[in-house]
Amino acid sequence: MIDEPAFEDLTARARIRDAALRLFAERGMQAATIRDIAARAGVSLGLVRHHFGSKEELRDACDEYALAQGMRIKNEALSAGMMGSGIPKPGFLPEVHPTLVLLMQYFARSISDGSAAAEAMFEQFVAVTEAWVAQQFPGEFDDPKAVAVLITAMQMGPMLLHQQVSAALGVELLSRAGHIRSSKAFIDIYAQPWLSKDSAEAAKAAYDQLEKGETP
Amino acid sequence: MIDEPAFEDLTARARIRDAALRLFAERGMQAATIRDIAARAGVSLGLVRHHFGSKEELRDACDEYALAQGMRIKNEALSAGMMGSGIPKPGFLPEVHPTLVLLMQYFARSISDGSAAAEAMFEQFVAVTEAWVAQQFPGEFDDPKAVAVLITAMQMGPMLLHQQVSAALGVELLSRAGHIRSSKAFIDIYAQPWLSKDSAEAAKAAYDQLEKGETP
DNA sequence: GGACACGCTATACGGGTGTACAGTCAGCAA
DNA sequence: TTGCTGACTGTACACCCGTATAGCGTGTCC
Repeated sequence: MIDEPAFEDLTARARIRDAALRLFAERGMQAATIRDIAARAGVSLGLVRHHFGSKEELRDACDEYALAQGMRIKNEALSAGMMGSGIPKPGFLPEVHPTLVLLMQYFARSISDGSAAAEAMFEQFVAVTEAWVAQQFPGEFDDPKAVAVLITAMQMGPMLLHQQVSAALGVELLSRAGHIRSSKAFIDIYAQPWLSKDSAEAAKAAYDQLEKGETP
Repeated sequence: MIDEPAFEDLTARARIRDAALRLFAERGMQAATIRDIAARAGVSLGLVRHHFGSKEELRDACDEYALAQGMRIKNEALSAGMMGSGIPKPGFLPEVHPTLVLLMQYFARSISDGSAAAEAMFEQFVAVTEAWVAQQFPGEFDDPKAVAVLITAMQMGPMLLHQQVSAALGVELLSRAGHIRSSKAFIDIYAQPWLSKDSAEAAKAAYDQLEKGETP
């Protein structure tokens, strides 16, 4: 986890990287200045350059670290059975809370900037979902790739909108209370078929016709 | 729509506002400079300040305009029956495509910056979804507010991840082909109950127990 | 003990940014 | 004509940013 060992115990290089990750996530790649990063890390301006060369290289280091941390948490979640039934295992999320919030904020920034790291992270998440869909619902869908991509994007929605969702619910989404409340709602959402088989067939037929025809 | 009437026919003030909206969406609030905005609008640097006072006030004007445009499109979608059955009406999205992509990019930027406009837009979307849930599934959920908030966030996921989704699918999401392909997948997703009633009951019971007990 | 490597600091420089302001020009009322 | 208003321009300024570089202190190897 990022915030252990204690901040003061980290090497200066690690402190700079962590401070950069936090400031990039909070303010964006452009607005976060090297001077602020150095100040938060408790080092001089020159040391940042000494260790990372340039702001761009510092950003690359943060990307790499965030990607590795994200994949580590995802794997822990998988081995903890978090996604076995399609819903989080009770109690898992609150444990990783601080790191996860930070990574999601950083990830949301990267998405706005269209970084390669964001795209790589998304594609790896899609691969996991695709394998899960193929195993859980084999032969069920005409276009399993598109289903996996869209499910992944939909699952990320509440995370990316973490701030707005928390405000609308009146409770911090990744706190214990928020986690329980949202998980219960997720169960209801996942258990509910939102479209009847008849409606689905009719809608699909309409799109088939649209696909053959001209631009409306 | 933003790109009609023709760009050249707009007043200088409107041209500046449109150019700012585009550059803010493309590069972010910080990276987009007043000089670039003035250049794209075809006016001098001073005129931007003359009309809007400061960069912050220009940003506020863009927020207000984007919010109004987003609500206008949403209302058109509603009146066009786009959300009547929970799925987009064939042919609607491609029509509003250019404006919608622009607004979504701008909105994604605003979300990263945690602007008041982004929060307002999200809350208004939640209100619409909440009314729809109450009408379509009355008394179905224990926590309809949370269900509405999370559904709204999930529906926004693919839009916010528009760039990554398009890359993963190999087709521009809001093009005609991408719209048809994703809509078909959405139909499958919405028609599929992802959790059996039994599993849902078991999971809910687990969370109820977690709620009563101590921190795990 | 001398030389070297490395972590680290302090200071300076060029460039780009938001802001401020004086001034030009067209349209219009008296 | 005269005077005034408002859209619009060009330039100057103070500031902050990323980058560059010279130098300091400390441990370590031969």
